[in-house]
Amino acid sequence: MRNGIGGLGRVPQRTGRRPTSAPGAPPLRVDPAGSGSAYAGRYLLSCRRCPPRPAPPPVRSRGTGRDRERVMSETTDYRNSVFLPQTPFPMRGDLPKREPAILERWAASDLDGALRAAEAGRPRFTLHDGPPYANGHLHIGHALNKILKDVINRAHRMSGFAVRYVPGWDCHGLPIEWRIEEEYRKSGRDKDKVPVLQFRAECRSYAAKWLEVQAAEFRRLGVQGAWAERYSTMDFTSEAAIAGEIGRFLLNGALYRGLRPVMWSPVEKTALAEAEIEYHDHTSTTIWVAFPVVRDPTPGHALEGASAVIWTTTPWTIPANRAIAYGPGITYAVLRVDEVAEGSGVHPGAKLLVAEALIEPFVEKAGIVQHHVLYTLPGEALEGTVCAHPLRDLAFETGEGGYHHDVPMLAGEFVTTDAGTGLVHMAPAHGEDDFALCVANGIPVAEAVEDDGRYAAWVPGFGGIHVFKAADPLAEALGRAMTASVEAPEERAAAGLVARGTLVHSYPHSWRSRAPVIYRATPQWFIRMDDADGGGIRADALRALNDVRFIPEGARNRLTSMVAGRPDWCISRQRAWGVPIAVFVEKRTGEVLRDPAVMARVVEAFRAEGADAWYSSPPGRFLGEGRDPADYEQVSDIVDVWFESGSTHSFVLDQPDAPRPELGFPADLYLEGSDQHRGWFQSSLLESVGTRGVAPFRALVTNGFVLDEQGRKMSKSLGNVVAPQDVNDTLGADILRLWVMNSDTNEDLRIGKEILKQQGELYRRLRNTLRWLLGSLHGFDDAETVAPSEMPELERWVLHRLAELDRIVRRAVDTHQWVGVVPAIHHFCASDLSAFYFDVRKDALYCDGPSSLRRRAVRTVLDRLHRCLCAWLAPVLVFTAEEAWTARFGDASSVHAGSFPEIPELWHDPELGERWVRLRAVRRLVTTAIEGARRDGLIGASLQAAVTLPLAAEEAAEMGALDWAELLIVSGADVRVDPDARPLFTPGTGGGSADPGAAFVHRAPEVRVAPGHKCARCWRVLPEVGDAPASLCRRCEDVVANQEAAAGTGAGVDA
RNA sequence: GGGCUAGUAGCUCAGUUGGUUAGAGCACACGCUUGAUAAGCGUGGGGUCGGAGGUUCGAGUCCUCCCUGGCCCA
Repeated sequence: MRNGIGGLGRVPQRTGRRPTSAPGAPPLRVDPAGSGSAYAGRYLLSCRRCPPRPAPPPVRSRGTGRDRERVMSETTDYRNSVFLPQTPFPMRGDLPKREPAILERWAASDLDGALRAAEAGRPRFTLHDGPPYANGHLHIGHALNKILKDVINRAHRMSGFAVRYVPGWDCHGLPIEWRIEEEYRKSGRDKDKVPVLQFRAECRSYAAKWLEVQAAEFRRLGVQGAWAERYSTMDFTSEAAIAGEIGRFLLNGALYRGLRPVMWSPVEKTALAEAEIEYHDHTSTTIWVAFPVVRDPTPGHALEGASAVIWTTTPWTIPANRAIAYGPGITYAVLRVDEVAEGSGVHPGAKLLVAEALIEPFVEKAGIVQHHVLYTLPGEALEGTVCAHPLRDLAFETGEGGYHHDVPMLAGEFVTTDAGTGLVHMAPAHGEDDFALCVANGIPVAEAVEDDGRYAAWVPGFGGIHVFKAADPLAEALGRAMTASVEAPEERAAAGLVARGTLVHSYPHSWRSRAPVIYRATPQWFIRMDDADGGGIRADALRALNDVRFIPEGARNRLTSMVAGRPDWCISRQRAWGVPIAVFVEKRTGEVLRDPAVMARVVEAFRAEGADAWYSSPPGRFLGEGRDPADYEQVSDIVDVWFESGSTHSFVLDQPDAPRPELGFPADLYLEGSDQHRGWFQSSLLESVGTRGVAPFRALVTNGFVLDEQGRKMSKSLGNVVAPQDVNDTLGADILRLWVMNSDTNEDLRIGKEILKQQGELYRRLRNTLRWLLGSLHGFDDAETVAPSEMPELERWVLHRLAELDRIVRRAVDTHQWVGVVPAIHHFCASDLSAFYFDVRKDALYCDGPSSLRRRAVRTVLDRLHRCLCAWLAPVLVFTAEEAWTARFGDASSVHAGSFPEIPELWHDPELGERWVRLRAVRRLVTTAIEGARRDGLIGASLQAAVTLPLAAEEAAEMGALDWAELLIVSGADVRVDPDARPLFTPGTGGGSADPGAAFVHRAPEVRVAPGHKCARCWRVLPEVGDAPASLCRRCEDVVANQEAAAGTGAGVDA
């Protein structure tokens, strides 16, 4: 700062000392002459301390020149008589450093223990944690999910509930097994030679490692929970409970073993659940194959010498073909080939049966240039037709022939004319429709493919060949068959390969190996969805869902339709790392042993030793006395991990077998990503309904998926992955938490650099609001408090806004619907407080005397604001809210140990709220006018202005009596009532069409330079201020005089 | 290919039962302030409401079709 004409003797004081007059100087005093209005300008104010000086020239320029600097240097003497904000709460969060320190403090003070102790006797709220998979670092989706859970948990605790959140992990399963096997491959070990118990032990320690890593990462995010009591599916007690749950299904009859086609991964050599499948584009060889008709039931012999043509994208299923399906409602045609293009697989004269609607695309693919239709016939007419397998009696190099079985044509409702030929080849071992149709018609299911994806040795011509490498040999064989049939047309109609192509289509792959999977019929364990009498798990589950709350409600339809349409639950896996399906099958009868005593022994052993006991103990230990282990097959399959996680309620929540009174069953809430409709939501529902008849949750919250800033999926190859750890280390966990709560978590949400930067800006506003509150509350004492009835209307409006926000927060707690809550709080801070209330009240707060009723009312409101904002933000900004709380109440306190404030009903005043909406709209007119004056160079700071505010009569009646100078932060304001003027708002019309157009032309406010001189302390320009430099207004005169007096008596007022 | 769901300013989100000129915050531009100062205040620009039809006096809102994401299913 330049040392202007004020001279060396007037160096601004920056030491924090109060300015005091020279010893012996008389105190400032207001000349008591005159009476009446303080603003009548009739007071003569004099500052005896300051020698008279020429008045500074009126401020008329844009105000950036030396004049102002000189004025400043002359007036800063009063800076320390002003009550400026004072706080150690820093402007910048420095969160990456500060957050870990706060976590340490919470740990050191055992905050969690204190919270638990305080919850005795409260109603409990149970959010049951869906277990993430203990494999790898957390990704952003985990962070989103856990943060949302944490906010909901903390908000319930602060609403008076006892909240015990027990986090859990999913530890068994293929992905971990896969990682261990990968390590084996790297080190050249043969997995099959490693004893199963050793393998399981390695999986266990791998899962344990990642469980710890993830737990630490969750804690870093500020997620509060009973971490020491976390559950995992591989705990011995969990393994025992899971085996016990299987036992319940065994004993209640829903568990059965059956042969069915299931998704099978030849790479992992296991069946896969739907949830373990993902779809990728895959190029398949497609073939059109002619099956010669050997029995023609049609009265007109329409099919004599004809061949049914099928189309398939899985040529490898041809050896397993046992039937052909037709659509009974589809019209078919027998066409005769007259001319073919070069290279076509068919020959002139061939008679081919295809759906009429598909003739055109078919002849094009088959290279048929000329043809004519001999017959058309409805699908029903095909009933009873029998074909031969196209490879019948074909000689193979290996010598054997085969395929003598008949291939009947069967009616199938699933057949369409979308693609292909309208005839579908049926391999009952390799498709669900195929299986169902063939079994219904008494056709046996042959298992032609081994677990590694190769044909069984008995398959003629193809034994040992991998199905994904079978297209060429098959096409070759079918081509030879076609040639043979052409050469001997009297023996057989066209048989074999008609055409070949490729197709890129979406195809199921294993989610782990990313390798394509196949349908394969193997013996598997299932949980029956429907009883013969129409009841069963499905019906019970659908009924149970009626009583579940869905947030968002749209998820109800999704889960319901999935449950309604799903097949029986295949729970068996041919793997090692999991809980065994610990049952026995009697060899003699093939019947599964249903004996509660055996089950109890299994559960007991697992509880003590873990599920390893199944592998390490002789079967006699479980079978008990009186049974010969040689009579029983001990099942070696393990259970699907979805069954395990679906059982978590049985060993985590309060159950008769394992009472946990702190946690409720059913849980109040399950909260997971939208993919869990087919995963955990569903498996938990079916498991619980199947064993207990009720849903394990009262409400379901779903969150969307996290996409990048362009709305694309995150993937390493795109390089658009945002890791929560990076956000923690660069911006802070509170920023990530703020991102979650500023997003619409019901839908998919986006994250990226720019979005996080924006969250940083939003955070800064919240933080600075708290900082200013803290600074302005410096030295606040409860004795200052003013009752709302004593407060100015502006303060009562703020209290009303608090009451409104309180309702928003409480509704969110009740409904679990948090979208929009934090934006509302932010808007309150930015718009209502910072841009309006704080700005208006700086004058009273900084310049009024400590005993001023107005200033006390302001500070009372600031106190409420601080308490409310800290509490409401605490579930979200767990670190920052704590920092803003302890900055005022000390490190021994914690905002998290408190509750949401009780807002008196009296604060809520909707009428007042609406009135201030109108009032602020009028205020906006004035700020716009002031901005015009500023651009014209008339004024700089708004305090240099005085305004005249023209109001319509009804406006004047409503708001004319307010202190507009104060609200507008100008030095003078008078209201002029224009009887004919239009108001800004037409009350009652609510923006309707009653008064279009002209209603919005409101007379403009007038802005002029405020008359008078600038008060050296509060900077208002008032006629009452003397023209001497550093003159004060009457209010400031008083305040400074009181300060002087207090200083004189030793009871100084600390600014 | 089927089902569900979404698309409003550069970004995050509001937009009642269809109803005057579609809003807010952030970002951006310009200005003010220098007593919230790596802060605060004001003003402003920016939208064919994914596209095309239709119903209606009137459509971001209702209907049909299409496009693009996402999830689920095949």
